Amino acid sequence: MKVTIEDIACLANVSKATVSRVLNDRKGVGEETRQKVKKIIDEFEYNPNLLARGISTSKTKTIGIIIPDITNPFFPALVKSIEVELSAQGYTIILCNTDADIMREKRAISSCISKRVDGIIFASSQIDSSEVKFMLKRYNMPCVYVDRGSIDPDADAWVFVDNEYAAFLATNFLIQNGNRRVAYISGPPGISTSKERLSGYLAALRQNGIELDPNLIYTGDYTIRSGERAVEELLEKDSFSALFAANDVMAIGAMKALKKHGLSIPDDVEVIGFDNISICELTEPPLTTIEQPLTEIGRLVARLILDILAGKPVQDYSPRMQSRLILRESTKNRQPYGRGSNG
Amino acid sequence: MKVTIEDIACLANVSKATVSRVLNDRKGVGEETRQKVKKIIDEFEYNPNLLARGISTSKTKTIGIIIPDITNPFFPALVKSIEVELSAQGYTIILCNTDADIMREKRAISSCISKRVDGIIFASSQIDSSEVKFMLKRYNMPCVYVDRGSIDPDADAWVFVDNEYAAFLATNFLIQNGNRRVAYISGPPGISTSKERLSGYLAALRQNGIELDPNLIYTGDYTIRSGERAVEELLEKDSFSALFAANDVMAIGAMKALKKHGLSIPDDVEVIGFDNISICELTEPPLTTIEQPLTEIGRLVARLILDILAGKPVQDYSPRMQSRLILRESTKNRQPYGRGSNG
DNA sequence: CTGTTAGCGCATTCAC
DNA sequence: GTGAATGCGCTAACAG
Repeated sequence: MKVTIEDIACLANVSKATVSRVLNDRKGVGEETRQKVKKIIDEFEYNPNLLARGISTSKTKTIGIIIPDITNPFFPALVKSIEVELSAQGYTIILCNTDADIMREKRAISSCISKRVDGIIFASSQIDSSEVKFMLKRYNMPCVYVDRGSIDPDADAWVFVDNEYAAFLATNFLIQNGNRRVAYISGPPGISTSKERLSGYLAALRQNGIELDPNLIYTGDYTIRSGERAVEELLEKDSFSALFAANDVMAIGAMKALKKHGLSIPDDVEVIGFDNISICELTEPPLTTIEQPLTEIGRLVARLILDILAGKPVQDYSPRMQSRLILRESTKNRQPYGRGSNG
Repeated sequence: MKVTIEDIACLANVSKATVSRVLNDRKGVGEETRQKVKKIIDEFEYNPNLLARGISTSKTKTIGIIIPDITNPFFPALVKSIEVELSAQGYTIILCNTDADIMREKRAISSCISKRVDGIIFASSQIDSSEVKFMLKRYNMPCVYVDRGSIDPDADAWVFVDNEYAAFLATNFLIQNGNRRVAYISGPPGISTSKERLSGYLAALRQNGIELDPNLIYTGDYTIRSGERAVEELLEKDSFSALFAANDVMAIGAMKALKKHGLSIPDDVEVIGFDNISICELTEPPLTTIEQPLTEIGRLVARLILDILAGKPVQDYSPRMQSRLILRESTKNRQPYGRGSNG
């Protein structure tokens, strides 16, 4: 049933070594024999056993992608973009969901290690993941961090978005629009993106001489429900005329709740989200948000890992990707502002 | 750097065979030595090389998932559900996007074969994929088809939704609501789901004694844009008071276009989609749609492949999963109808 | 240009 | 209960 390199060798009247050479497009084979071997390979639809190759070359042509949840609309586009780039180079991906659970993250890593992937792309949910890093180093497994996780100076590479600046941009836009009371729905504490975006929010307040009102901050968990709950709670505590959510999913939940309370968007409350997932165009009203260049990020991440595998030096190239504000109808858009609005 | 079974054996003063036994929880090892070996394994964080194991057991504990596009909101939930079920059993998944391109499908299959996955889960875009089936058989690779593809009596198993009945349900609901002119946005020809859903639409017309008007049918490609274009074209050709789209994404595009033309939903046009992707609750108005039990489907698919791998007989168990109509505000909902409305 | 040989890391006989 | 030997399918180094 399974045909091996030996079978092909026999059928072609050559040695396994020769078959191996044509398989890997190496020189040192006469054109004639090369063709002969190729013909047999095609004829028998021979698929080399990559396990065996892997064990002997220590390369598997597969990359592990470890993310919290493919069901979070943020990730499919990222994964797709990575996969496209990688598969074009003959790589294959192993996908692991961790639900942002550190135990599952560790299991995913060791699973990838056991399968001897060539490298790992990791959207870690932990800010301090020294344990994981130790596992990685132990098997000296290349790893590029994406979207979130800790900024580790001795990590191979990371590609994050300029979360703080982006959050500043959004908040500042709302303030410049005349809103002195801007509510904020944060992501879960302990995730880097949450921290950074909160910093940006605070920076915008500070720069505009607005004092922080803790009643205006709600800590969610990046889900729709938490966006809804946020509005319920915020409305009870205090009034606000604008709302910035740390991701689109929560912003959408918030809009839902606001409408339920008879509040009109953007007239009563202006709303901005974060991510620019595809739904944003389709909500009512369409959601103003921060766009993350997902495709570009994915492509870059893929290239970084490939570069690392190719032995190219990539250290010191761990860019903050530039995000920008996409103006739609959930804000009043009185005044375009900053680099984000035109670019 | 890499620690092997031999290293562990040395350190524990036993043979590789013994280490292998405790690694695989096999009997025939004294409790004392077992503990000793386990300790060393933990201490050195030894990860067995699954390539080597795979080559010697012909089992890799990995499953290939081949789908058109993870970016299509339909698939993440399916993939997640499969992954949860599979990873609980120690399996890992390889994800391949094909863009519904037959060449890429074939490449994905042979990639999976080369990596010696234990089985494949395949959302094929082809109705006749005898070529692919031949590849599968050749390496006698277990494969369960999901969502779409051909109903092949000698396939290992398949799990599809009762597309025809579901489409009938939706169309009939619209007709019972008093709409004699129900437009239909079909999926691309050549995909089984498109064919089956079209059949359901036609069956509903027939049963209600309504003659088919070709002007009311538009063939889209499951994208937002095609939903918008559909409405533009349909409006030019003829009038209609209800619209059924073969997936939610097109339905949402259609709603967008209808609103742009000043038509109110559901007063001027009632709209029903298909899939119940998560956005449906959030559109304006929320979209009435057919729900596919994605989590359940994923779980079932995973179990089927596991059963096949375990040697359990699964033939003749290739169920049509029951879908149901979810009533929201894009339809007038005058009358609940059939099994779908209460389940 | 081509064949022979020796591993890669593990599971699996078969002896002891 | 444990160890030594063999083989899985392939690549790599060395001979010829």
